[in-house]
Parts: sequence; C-alpha cells; structure tokens
Amino acid sequence: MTYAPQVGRPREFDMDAALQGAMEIFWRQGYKATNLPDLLNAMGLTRGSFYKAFGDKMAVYMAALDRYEAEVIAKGGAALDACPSENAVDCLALLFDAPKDPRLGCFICNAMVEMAPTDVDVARKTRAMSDQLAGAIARVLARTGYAEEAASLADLVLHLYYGDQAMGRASGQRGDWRIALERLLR
Amino acid sequence: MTYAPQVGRPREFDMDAALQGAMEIFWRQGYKATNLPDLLNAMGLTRGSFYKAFGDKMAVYMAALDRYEAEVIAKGGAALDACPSENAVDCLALLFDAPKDPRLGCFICNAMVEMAPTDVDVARKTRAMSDQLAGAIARVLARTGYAEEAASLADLVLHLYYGDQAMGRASGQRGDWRIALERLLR
DNA sequence: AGCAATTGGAACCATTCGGTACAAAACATA
DNA sequence: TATGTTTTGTACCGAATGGTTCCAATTGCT
Repeated sequence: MTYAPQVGRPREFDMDAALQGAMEIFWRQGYKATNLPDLLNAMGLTRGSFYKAFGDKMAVYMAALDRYEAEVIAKGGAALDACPSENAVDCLALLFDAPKDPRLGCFICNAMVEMAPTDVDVARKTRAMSDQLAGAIARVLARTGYAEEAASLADLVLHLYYGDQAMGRASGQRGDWRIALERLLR
Repeated sequence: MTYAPQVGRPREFDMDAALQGAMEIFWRQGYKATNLPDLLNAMGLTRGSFYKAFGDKMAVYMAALDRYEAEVIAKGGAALDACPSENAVDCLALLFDAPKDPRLGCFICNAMVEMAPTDVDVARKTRAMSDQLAGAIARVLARTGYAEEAASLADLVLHLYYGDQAMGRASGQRGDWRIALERLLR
C-alpha cells in the first residue's frame, strides 16, 4: 500500500457534508422526485464537481444508502446494544422514538417501496440493512427475557417498525407504538 | 331523473377496463415512475381520449385510488366480515394471503410513502382507507374473542400488515405473518 | 517558475416530460 | 341527407430532465 502523492487542485467542497445532504434529500423526497438542481443544492456543489466526483445520480443514491447504513442503522444498532435498561420496550424506544421528523419515514422503507422492485442493487442493500436492524433488535430481546423467540419476535418488531414508519410518513405524526409493543411482548 | 339523450360520437374505450389498467400500473410502478405512454398503454386509449375524459395524470391517479378503495379495500373488508371462522388468524389470512404478486405491495402503503408527504389529497385518501381497513380488522377481532382491545389490536395488526407489504414489495416473497399474528393474539 | 492534475461553473445537448390543438370520424336527431 | 355534438388519433408544444463538454482558475510537486 503506497501513498498516492496528491497532485492537482484539491477539492473544495466538503465530501462529508455533500453525502449528508444527499442522504437527507433522497430520504425526504425519494429518488425520482429529487432532480439534479435539488440534489446539487442539497449537496452544496455544482454539476461539474458532481459528475466528476460521483458519476451519476444513481451512484449518489447508492452512496446515500451507504451513509444511512453507517450513520443511522449501524449507530442505532450500537445504541440498542449499549442500552442500559433491561426492559425491552424501553430499549426499543431508541428505535421508535428517534428524534427525527416523522414525515421522513425510514429511508430503508422508502427505498424498498420506491426503488427495490426495479433495482436489484437497492433491493440487496435494503435487505442487508433490514437484516442488520433485525439482528440488533434480536440482541435486545435476547437479553431482556425473550431469548428463545428473539429472532422471530425481532422480525415481528421490524415489520411493526416499518409499518409505523410508513404511516408516520403519511400522517406526520408518531404512532402509538408503545402500547403495541407492550401488548406484543407480554 | 331524466335520461340524457346520447349525442355525439359514443366513447369507444372501456371505461372500467381503463380504470382497472390505471390502478394496476400505478399500483405496480407508482406515480412518478409511470409516464404517459405507460399509462395510456395500460388504459388502452390515446392521448386525445385520455385528456378529454380524465383531465390530467393526477386525476387518474386519484381515480385509481378510488378504484382500489372500492375493489380491494371495500371488498376485502366485506370478505373479512363474511369470514365463517371464529379464529382471528384464519380470518385475517384473507388479508395477508391475498393472491396477488407480493411485488405489488399494498397500493395504500405505496401511496403513503411516495405521495402522501407532498399531496394532501392523497394523504387524506390513504388515511380514510387505513381507517376502513382498521375497522374491518377490528370487527374480526371483536367477534373472535378480543372485544375489549379490538381497536388497539387492529391498529397493531394494520401496522404489521403495512410492514409486511413494504417488505414483500422489496423481496418479492411473502412474509411469515402467521406465526407473528399467533404470537401477537395469544 | 513551470508542469501536471483537478477543480468549479456555465454553456450546451438530446431526450423525455405532461399537456394542447385540431381535424377527421362517428353517432343521434331531424 | 344535413346538422350538431362528442370522441378519436396525431401532430405539435414549451418546459424540464439527466448528462456532457469545455475552459479558466487553482493547487501541489519538481
């Protein structure tokens, strides 16, 4: 592994902020509803830099999904793992009560509905993220008294979560998930 | 009520088939991913007839949602009401095991995710259909031994249903909802 | 200083988009 | 058959789309 010496003009835009902006606007608006001017504005760069650095719109969408996996799913899973409570519902609140606009919904769920049926790469990635999420939920359940049925219960909770996210995106309001979870886990 | 005498050239296309075709392609592809040629082909008519009869693309989308409400939700609700079994899960199978391509998902869920955040008419209509569905589920639960918590349980089942539809649309496979429902209702 | 590499930005591109205009066609009526 | 009315198919429209090309400006390296 050698260091490639930097040569030429260094990039001026903030790659991290650009990807963050791309994730946020794709998350909120979806793929097709986000046109180039929208996307460029959200990323803080112009067409030239955009196509030089990323290639095309779809590549940025995939990068946005990657960022969602790293920033939201992985960190959310880590937060679940680190939850000090021994009550499952209290821990799962970290997932269901994440402090974000309900209108956003869940990027995974949005991508599954809009893109996965016609884009195998999106389908594969949403599948991977779903598995990751289900695994984190299962670990919570496994150490809060549901060891034997942790996996199947986690799958159920994940379905409930996606349903909640879809309805929250439409209504703009958070659902009454806590009662549901308590009923489900008793 | 008088009969309006027919005057002018009679319409040649089949209105019922046209609306059915519109519903099916919007259901499968969503609003933005369905362009005019797609839509016209699915409806079996040409641009002239289309704009004469319907006005614009969005009007047809709303009509497609109306048809979904009448043909799928209302009839599905009636089927739940007519279910002879006294076992809730067996009745709810009519909903979860509807013999349609899992890749379609649920048109309500698709519309909630794609359109409801930016279109108040879609938001209102999906809300109405969700209420209708929840009501039908609640009636099943009310007469199968869950009278006291029928409403809140129905809401939970509806969330589960939407989650299942979203994941089915992405994976193309039907989920393992039966075990989940039995766990939930025991 | 000079070279190489890459940037940012605007001009430009072909295509596709949803929607309109219009004239020919098909009916009921008279 | 003549007339009035509505539907039909097609040609057409301006706007918006995602994407490309070009080049001066800017930087690090030698």
